[in-house]
Amino acid sequence: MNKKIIIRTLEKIALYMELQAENPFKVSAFRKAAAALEADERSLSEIDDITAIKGIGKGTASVIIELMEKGESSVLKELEGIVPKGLIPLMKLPGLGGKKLAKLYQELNIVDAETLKNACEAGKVRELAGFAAKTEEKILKELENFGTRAERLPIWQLEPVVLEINELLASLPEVELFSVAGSFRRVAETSKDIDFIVATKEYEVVREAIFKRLAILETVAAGDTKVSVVLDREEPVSVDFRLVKREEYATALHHFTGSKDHNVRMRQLAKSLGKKISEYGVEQEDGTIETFETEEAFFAHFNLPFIPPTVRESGKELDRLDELQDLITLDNIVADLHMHTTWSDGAHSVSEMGHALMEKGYSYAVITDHSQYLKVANGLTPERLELQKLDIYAFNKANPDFRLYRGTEMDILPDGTLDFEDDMLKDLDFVIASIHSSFTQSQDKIMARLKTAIENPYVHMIAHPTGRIVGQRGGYDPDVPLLIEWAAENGKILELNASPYRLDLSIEYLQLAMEKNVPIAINTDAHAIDQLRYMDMGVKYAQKAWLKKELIVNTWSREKFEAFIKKNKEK
DNA sequence: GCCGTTTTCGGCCCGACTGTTTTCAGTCG
Repeated sequence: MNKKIIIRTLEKIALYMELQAENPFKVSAFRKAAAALEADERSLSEIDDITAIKGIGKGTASVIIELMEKGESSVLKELEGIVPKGLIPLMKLPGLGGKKLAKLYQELNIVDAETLKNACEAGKVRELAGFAAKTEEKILKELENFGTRAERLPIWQLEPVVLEINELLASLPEVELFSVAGSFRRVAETSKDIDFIVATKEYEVVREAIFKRLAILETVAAGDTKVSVVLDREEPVSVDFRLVKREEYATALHHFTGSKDHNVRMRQLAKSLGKKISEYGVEQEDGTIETFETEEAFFAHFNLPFIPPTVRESGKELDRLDELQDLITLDNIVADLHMHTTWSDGAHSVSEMGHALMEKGYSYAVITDHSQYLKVANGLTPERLELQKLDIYAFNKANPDFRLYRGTEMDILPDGTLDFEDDMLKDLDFVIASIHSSFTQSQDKIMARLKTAIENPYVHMIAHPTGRIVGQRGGYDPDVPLLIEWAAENGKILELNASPYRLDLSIEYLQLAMEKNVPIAINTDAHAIDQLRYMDMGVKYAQKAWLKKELIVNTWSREKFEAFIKKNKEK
């Protein structure tokens, strides 16, 4: 029996119980048991006493044991017999939870979207206690685009929206402080909505500006302190604004950054000290509310170091405080090793990119335009790559305090060969190999291609190793653990591509790479100057994997980097 | 259903908003 199946079954039981209007604490006990099992790093066979895990007791353990022994759960089976399957997806309709659905089922025999729609249209729903005309209309409206609207949007779709709102809020003199919060601030790959915390004395003015200056599709809520809107974008984007007083800003930001589990853990800690955390501050034992200038001060109040938003996830981060100092931060980054210029499909010249990199405060970088195979990207022939040298040398001559290295992002061709001859590669400072074609090949073929690249003495790094696009495509499905083995054996770098489209390698593989001591380079893959900003996102994503800074190539000094790139050539 | 330096009962994170009510339940984050 697979651990994931057990976790899903426990969650399913909770969901079905919710639809039975079961005691909410009992429901959450099943969810907690599922979460506890997930958080435990051991495999099933390594766990002797399942009830020893905090959050798993007699009841949930018996479900788990039954699943392990018989492969099914009688508890779930019984629930499935009582609760109609069609009710489950209806839980996703805004405004409908377990209790309301249970009532709809019991009183009106509503079992799925179809019967719900009919009941609403017949005016039956408004007759129930606790429901009325408005609820009925709302349900009908929600049913219209039920299933068509994306539930969670990928980070690359949200990032431009966040930038736009940042600009709006920064332009308002009435706004004292503001920040994005929620899962976007934690750099989640996908988010349900975007949260903003805004400190202001002028609620009215800020609210007006939001309504006036953003393209709003729908206003979901417009209370005193909460404004909730859906923006008119290619995909509709939900945005919540929380308007708070300056003194509440730090605790509000913490509260709405989450995660939920992190907040629960923090509240438990507060409670054990006789205090109470809310978005308005920390209530002390004597009932007074203490507020904080910054999130740092808030954590310090509990004797904690600043915990970066990116690692505020399961709550377990509070057990790893001594590792926080090893986490990579943007300050540690001195280089960017993957970018494009007008020589291939980039928007800016070598010199323009170089100056932008210097402005970032970096000390070196590598220009890595595409190779000849990638015709759609105007990939460089050996001849053009030779010519590009002149641009790079000229830049280096003019800017002696900075160093641009000559590189390439060379394609690994569908037939498994490389796009440039070794003689060509030998002449370059830094060679990236990557796959941009024939994604549907068998895993064996893909791995054979990657093996050729990784065993080539002149290749330094494999870029975006899985080829995935966040929330859109899975990539070419390599055997990543094996690739990590090979990288370790051959002393090669694997990339964390920082573009929000990619974030590749993903967290679980980054952790695996770290265990094997494989160096990781966080690169923007910028095709224009403004995309150099992705470094911040890449660094934060690396934090989520708890990557240690020593392993990150672009924290290395120029000397250390040069020693690394020379090593391969001398083989 | 789970848990325990408030330890086998009684609480479980906390508060806003909406729509329903006429003081509150349900939902949501």
